[in-house]
Amino acid sequence: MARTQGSHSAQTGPRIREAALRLFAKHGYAAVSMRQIARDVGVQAGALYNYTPDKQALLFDLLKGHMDELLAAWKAEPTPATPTLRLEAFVRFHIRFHLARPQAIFISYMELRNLDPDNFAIIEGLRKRYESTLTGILRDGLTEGSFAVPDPALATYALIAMLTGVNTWYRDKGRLSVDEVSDIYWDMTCRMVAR
Amino acid sequence: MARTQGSHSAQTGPRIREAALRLFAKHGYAAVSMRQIARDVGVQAGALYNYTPDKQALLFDLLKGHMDELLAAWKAEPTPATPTLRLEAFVRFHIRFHLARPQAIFISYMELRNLDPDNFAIIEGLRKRYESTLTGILRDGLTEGSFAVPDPALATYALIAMLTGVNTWYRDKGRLSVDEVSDIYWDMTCRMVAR
DNA sequence: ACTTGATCTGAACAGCCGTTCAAATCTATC
DNA sequence: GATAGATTTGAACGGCTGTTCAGATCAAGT
Repeated sequence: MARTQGSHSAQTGPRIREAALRLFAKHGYAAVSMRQIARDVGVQAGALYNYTPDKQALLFDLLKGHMDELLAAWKAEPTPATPTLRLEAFVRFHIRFHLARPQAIFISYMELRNLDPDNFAIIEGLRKRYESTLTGILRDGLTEGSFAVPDPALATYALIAMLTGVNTWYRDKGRLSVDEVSDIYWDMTCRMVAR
Repeated sequence: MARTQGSHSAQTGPRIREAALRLFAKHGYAAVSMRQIARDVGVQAGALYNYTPDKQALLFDLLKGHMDELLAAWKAEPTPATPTLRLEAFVRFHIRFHLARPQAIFISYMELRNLDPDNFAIIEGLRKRYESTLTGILRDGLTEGSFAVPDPALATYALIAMLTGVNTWYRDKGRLSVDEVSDIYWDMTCRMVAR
């Protein structure tokens, strides 16, 4: 037996990434075997190596792709005129973007330690880049006089943790919609940083 | 060869738990083998089974022990008179307790999915019990008129995530002491919930 | 000094791990 | 219809996995 009917790299490649994302998110990188991923795709384990040099690259590509998408999506957002409006845009964007990709976010936070040092440094750099945009907004509002946070760096950590935390409890069929959650979190954010 | 000189269960038992805690925190439950833990303790893998029925129980005991300790420590704290003072006590307690046990906290958040369903339910119940004490404080302050949170349940999630997030960036030799961090986080908390 | 029970070793078990590769079979092009 | 290149299989590699257990050696009680 060998090449199978209807086999195309344009189909198998994405399906492998989807299966890896789903399985890594559910069981964790270390707990998932290449054979499990292959079984999920409906292929033998050896076939995976036409699409990734090794398991590590599979994880890295998922995380790198997610971070690139995050930064690009934020860059594509309009930039409101005032720091307060920019902060509101960030809060709503962060919640919306993260709730739309629960698996990728889960992996991005849980599997960092399974990255090789070089790969870790790259992902960490991208994350810092994203977080620094929030710090910039806070600093702008501080110098402009509309915010009164005691420490912009810590406020960044606090806000990112608070906003990302939504992913741990939000359920699609819950009592609140994404917009309602965003309203409440923007309210809390506003009170936290406002003068 | 067999029993070794100076071998005592009162020593080996704790050393196994310490090694497991350290290694699970560093590499993840699934990525750590029983032989690695044994090597760290200076013993053969078979000896571990005098102290734990299996690897799963080792993880569960660490998480269960941690949650018991957390709940007991909070119970031992004095209960101030007003909701505002109780909230301040909670914020400072949470940061202090968590920063003192980074590895246990790390495991408690990262390895939940590696628990058997039964074990998961137990840990999850204890966590809910802890979080509900915060919700209670928020509700008290709400009915008493000193707080003005839009939603106590969401405020609980937001605050817990924000406070626990300190563990991801805090470094012992950093620019801020635990008390200084607590001051700033209490300030942000206060502004977030105050009327 | 002798016995009893606690403690550990070292080997073994069956099974899974990531990865490689020649051979087989497909699709696409001419 | 022949040919070339893309794609997958299936077997194999050495090594690691959690767990069990008989036998060896220790510490402690008498």
